[in-house]
Amino acid sequence: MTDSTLHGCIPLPVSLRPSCSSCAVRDACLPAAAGARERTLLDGLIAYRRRVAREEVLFRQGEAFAMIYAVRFGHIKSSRPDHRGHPHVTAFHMAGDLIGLDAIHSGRHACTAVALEDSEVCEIPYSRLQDAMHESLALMQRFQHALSYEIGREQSVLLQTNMNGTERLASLLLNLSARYAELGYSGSRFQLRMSRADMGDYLGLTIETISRLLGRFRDEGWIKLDKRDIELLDRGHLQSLLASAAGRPLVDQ
Amino acid sequence: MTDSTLHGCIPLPVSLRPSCSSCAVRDACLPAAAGARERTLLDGLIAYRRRVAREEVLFRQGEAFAMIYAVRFGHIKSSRPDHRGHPHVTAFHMAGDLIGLDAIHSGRHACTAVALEDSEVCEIPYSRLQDAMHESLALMQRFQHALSYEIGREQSVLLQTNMNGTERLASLLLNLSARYAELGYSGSRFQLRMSRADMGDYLGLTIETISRLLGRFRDEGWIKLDKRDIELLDRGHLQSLLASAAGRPLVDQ
DNA sequence: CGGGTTTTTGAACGCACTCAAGTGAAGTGG
DNA sequence: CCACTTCACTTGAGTGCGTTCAAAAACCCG
Repeated sequence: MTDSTLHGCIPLPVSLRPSCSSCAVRDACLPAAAGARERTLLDGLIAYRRRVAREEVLFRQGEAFAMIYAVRFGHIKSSRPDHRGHPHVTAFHMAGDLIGLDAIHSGRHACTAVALEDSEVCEIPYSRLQDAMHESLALMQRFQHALSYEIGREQSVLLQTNMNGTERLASLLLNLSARYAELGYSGSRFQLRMSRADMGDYLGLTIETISRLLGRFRDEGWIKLDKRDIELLDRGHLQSLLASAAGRPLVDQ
Repeated sequence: MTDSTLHGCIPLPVSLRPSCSSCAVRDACLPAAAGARERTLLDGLIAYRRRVAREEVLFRQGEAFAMIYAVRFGHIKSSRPDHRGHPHVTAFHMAGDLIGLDAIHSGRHACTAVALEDSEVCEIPYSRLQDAMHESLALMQRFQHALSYEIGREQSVLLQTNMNGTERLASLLLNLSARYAELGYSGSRFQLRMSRADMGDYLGLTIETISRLLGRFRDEGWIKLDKRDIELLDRGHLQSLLASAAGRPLVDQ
């Protein structure tokens, strides 16, 4: 290992610098729907990609914020301790996801980000991103959309407060499924990259409950399960667990 | 009532147009810490203030997004239906708060906003705000901070997933208290502007549980309670309900 | 293999829910 | 002014889901 990769950073000669334009996940990432000008601006921003080994910490809660990270491949979880010091997983990130948006406000990371498997992220210096957004209104819009999207995503997660365990787990599985499908992978067969404990810390359930629920889902024939390999056999039924009365307009709220 | 106020909008002659510079809550709102130039930009943005009567809908889920709203006075709740069609309150907004940030991404409101009491908001046209942010890097930063802050706020609410009812209620009371204090009001004596049902829909508890918990808080001497008037008698104890092990660094997460 | 971790399974408990009834204050109409 | 309605809240009793505590099983990696 050379000095330059000591911290997982991969500096490259200019000709080989990371390029959004040629990135495999560009359509699911910040450059999505961007014009040529915005691509060029972004290409100029990203000097480094960083490898994060399984279990390795990308950044820690409380550290100074300087970079937005964009996942190139792999999976990363964000978590922050709850009132008892027990970790609460706030998100599972995959290819194209932006990490660190919650840190802009305070200048310090509110979460700790850990790789669930060997992964790679792009480092986007926020100060330089700001300059680029000042140049390009379109890029500013794109980024603010991403921020707003994250607000909406967390609101959806908040809705789980009123769900029971069965519904929460179905919600997680369908969410993962939809995101894999969007990335072009199979939405019906995939690997759970996180442990049962991580799922529990995300859903607000204990590891035992997760295990029991997965077992029940298997027994009922809704999923096929082999360790962390999962296949959604009856997506319709999983959706019906969540669908009850949602979607139809409310008389009052 | 004239035509121009039919929908609660108050158009004003230019000389009397709403002005952030002279607004009572400017330091808790978008113009906070802004320079003279940003104030001027903002002043040019806001053409209307809007009165929202108690129970009146400011905007409804699904409606096209055009405005960010800033609360001038009063209280507004945001809610969206959960998977069973039951409303889930995502936020209680008060003076200085920005409403509608979750709608930027999709161009449609994800929540329905209803006034809890007679209130007034500023209408900030998002398209014109974008122009202004293009002009002023400082304003762009300020707005993105607000977006990021909202992400962080929702993450904190997410932590309630692991709390029991007692802790959730203590958390809400202390949160309201802190926000009132920040606005210069009393943090120890205030009115609950929302019904028990709203509190329950926010905390993910039933109305009966809220009632029982408030009763217990009163019996234990932690609060004084008379209908919706509340006084925090033992803030220390309320905080200790949440403090258990939080704050100290984690060995692992 | 062997040691540690992750996952599964079992049994009993407790918190918040549901269902049900009752209280109290505010508003309405004769 | 008082009977009546309505709405918000309170209180009580019983139930169920997810928890805790405990232990076994399966898996992983040296």
